[in-house]
Amino acid sequence: MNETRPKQSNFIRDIVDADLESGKHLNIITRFPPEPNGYLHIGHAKSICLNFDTAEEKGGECHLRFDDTNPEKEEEEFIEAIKADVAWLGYSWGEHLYHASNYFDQLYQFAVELIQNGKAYVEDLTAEEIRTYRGTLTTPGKESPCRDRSIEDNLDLFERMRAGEFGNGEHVLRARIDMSSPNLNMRDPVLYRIRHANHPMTGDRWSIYPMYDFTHSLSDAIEGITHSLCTLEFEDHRPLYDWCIENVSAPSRPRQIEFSRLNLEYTVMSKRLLTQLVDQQQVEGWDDPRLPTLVGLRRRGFTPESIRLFINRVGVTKKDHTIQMSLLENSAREVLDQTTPRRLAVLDPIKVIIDNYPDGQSELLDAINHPNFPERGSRKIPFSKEIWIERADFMEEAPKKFFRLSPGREVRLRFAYLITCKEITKDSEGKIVTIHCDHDPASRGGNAPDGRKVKGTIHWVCAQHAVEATVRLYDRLFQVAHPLADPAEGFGQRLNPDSLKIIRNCKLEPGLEESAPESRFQFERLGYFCSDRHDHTPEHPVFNRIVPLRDSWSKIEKATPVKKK
RNA sequence: UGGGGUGUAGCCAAGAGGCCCAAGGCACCGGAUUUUGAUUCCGGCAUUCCCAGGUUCGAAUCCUGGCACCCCAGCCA
Repeated sequence: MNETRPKQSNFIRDIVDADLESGKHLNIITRFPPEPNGYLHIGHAKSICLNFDTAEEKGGECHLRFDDTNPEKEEEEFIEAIKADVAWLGYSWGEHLYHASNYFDQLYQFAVELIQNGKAYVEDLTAEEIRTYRGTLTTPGKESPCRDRSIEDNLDLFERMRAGEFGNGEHVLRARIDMSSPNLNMRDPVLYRIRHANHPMTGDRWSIYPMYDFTHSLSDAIEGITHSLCTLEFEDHRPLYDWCIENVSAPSRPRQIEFSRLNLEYTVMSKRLLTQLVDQQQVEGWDDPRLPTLVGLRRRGFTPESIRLFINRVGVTKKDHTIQMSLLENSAREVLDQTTPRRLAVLDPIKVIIDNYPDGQSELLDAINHPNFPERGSRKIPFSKEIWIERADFMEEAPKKFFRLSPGREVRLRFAYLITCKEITKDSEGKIVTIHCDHDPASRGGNAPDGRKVKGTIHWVCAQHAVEATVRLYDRLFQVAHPLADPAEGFGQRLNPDSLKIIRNCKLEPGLEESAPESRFQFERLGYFCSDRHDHTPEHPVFNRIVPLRDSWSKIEKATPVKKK
C-alpha cells in the first residue's frame, strides 16, 4: 500500500537520529512493554508502531517484554492474546521475547546493592502510615523511623522477606531518596512488596515482587534498551527511572522519552473502563467489533495496514489530543478501496418484478471485480424476472435530484439492464410490497444502444439465486464524542443504544457464502464488509460492516427542503 | 500556595529569527470525470501561530509577565 511512503517524522525519531549521528549509539534498541492484565487496544498500537518502526528504520531491534510484576492481576490468557495482536499488526520481535520476571534474580541483587550502599531500607510502617508520612502535593513528607536501620538489619530483613517469613503487607523495601522532594515519586518510593501469590511465569518461587519503577528501568538497562518510549503520565517518574539506573551497577543507561497517549472520539481507551464494559456485558466480549481493542477492530474487519496507516497519520507529540473517528474510518477506506473485491448485496430488500422479462428465464451477466483494476477480472452474476433492490433506492414521490427508482423514471441496474418503474403494489397499510418495472432488452450490460443517458445506477440481487445472510451494522459505541468529559454522570449512560444493528434477511449475490471467514468485500454503494471470523459459515453467512462508503447523497438529502413523507 | 508537562485552522500536525500574508492529512465547500451519488482528479479552506508586553530592520520561532488545559499523594503499570 502506501507503506513504501516514508513514515512521518516526529520528535522521537529526531532524537534517535541525533544519537546515531553523534555516535552516542551505534545500534538502536526499543521495546514494547505491556502488562499482561488485559487486551491491547488501538492506543497500544501507537506504542507498538512507534517502537517497532523506529527500531526497524534504524536497523535496530525492538523487544517484546511483558511487564509482569503484579501476579494478582496478570494472566497467561493475556500474554498469548498480546503476542497474537502484535503479530497480527505485522510486527515480529524475533528472538527478543522477554518477561521482566526473567530478571527477578538480577533485580534482587540490584536491590541488595542498594541496601549495601545505604540507599534502600526495609520499612515496618503499614501502607496507611506510609501514605500519611508521604505528605501532600504541597507539603513535604516525614522520614520513616526505619529509615536509619543498619545495613546489616536491612539485609537480614530483606532476605527474610524473600524467604517468605512475613505476611503480605508486613514489610516493604523502600529507596532512600528524599522525603521532602516536590516530586512525590522521589519520597522514598516502594521498591519491593510482599505478595504471596502464584505468578504465571515463576509460580511460587517468589514471595516478594519488585515495583514498576525499579523493574522497568533496570529491565531496560539489562536489555540494553537505548530509547525507552512511554506515555506522558510517566514523565514524573523519569527522575526515579534515572535514579534506579544510576545507583546500581546497571549495564547500560537507557533514556526515557515520553509521548502523549492516543485518544479517540466516541470511545474509551482505558483498560479499566474497557474491562468494565466487558465484565458488565455492555458489549459481547473483548473482541466486540464496537470496541477499540485490536481484537475488536480485527473482528470488525479493519486490516493491520489500515491501523498502521492511521497511526502514522496521527503523529507523535507531547500534546494531549483526541482524534476524530473520521481519520480512522478514512484510513480503513483508503486501504479497503484498493484491496477489496466488489460484490452486490441488498440489506433492506424490496421486490422488483420485471413484467416484460420472460417467465422462467435467467441469464448470467458480467460483473467486474474492481472497476479501477480490470486485470482483477470479472464474475458472472445471475439475473431473472424477480430481483431485490434496496428499499431506500425507491421513492414514490421523489425530488428532482433523486437519481434512483421512482414511478415513471428509468434507472440502471448495475451490470444488467435499464428498467422503468411502471407501477407499485401496496399492502392494506399502504406499505409498498412490490415494484413493477419494464426493462429495455437492448440495454443488456447497462447501456442503451441509442446512447440515452441514465443518471442513476442501483444495485440488486436476483431473487431466485439470492443467498440469505445476517449483516451486522456497527456504529459508535458512545453517543458523545468525549464520554469521560463530565465524570459526574456515569459513562455507562452515554452508550449509544444503536451501536449495533443486526439485519437478518439480507440478500447476497451467490458465492459470497463460500468466502472464508475474515474475507473483506465492498458491497457496492453500501460499504466495506467482512465475514465474521467466528460466526460466518456457508450455511449461515454473517457479515460485519467495517465502515460505510462515503455518502454525499445523505448530505444533499439533508440539505434539501423536506418533501412529504 | 508544590512539582512535571502542553498550548499553530473543526480534529491531528509540520515549523527551531528572514524562503511563513504558516507544509501535509482528516473534515468541510465548490467543480470535472464516473454503469458504485464510491474511487480518481482539479480548486478553495489560519494576513495568523493561547494572551499581553518587549528585543530585532525582521518573531509562530528569542525575552518577560499572564492565562488555559493535562498529569502526580497505589505496597498498580
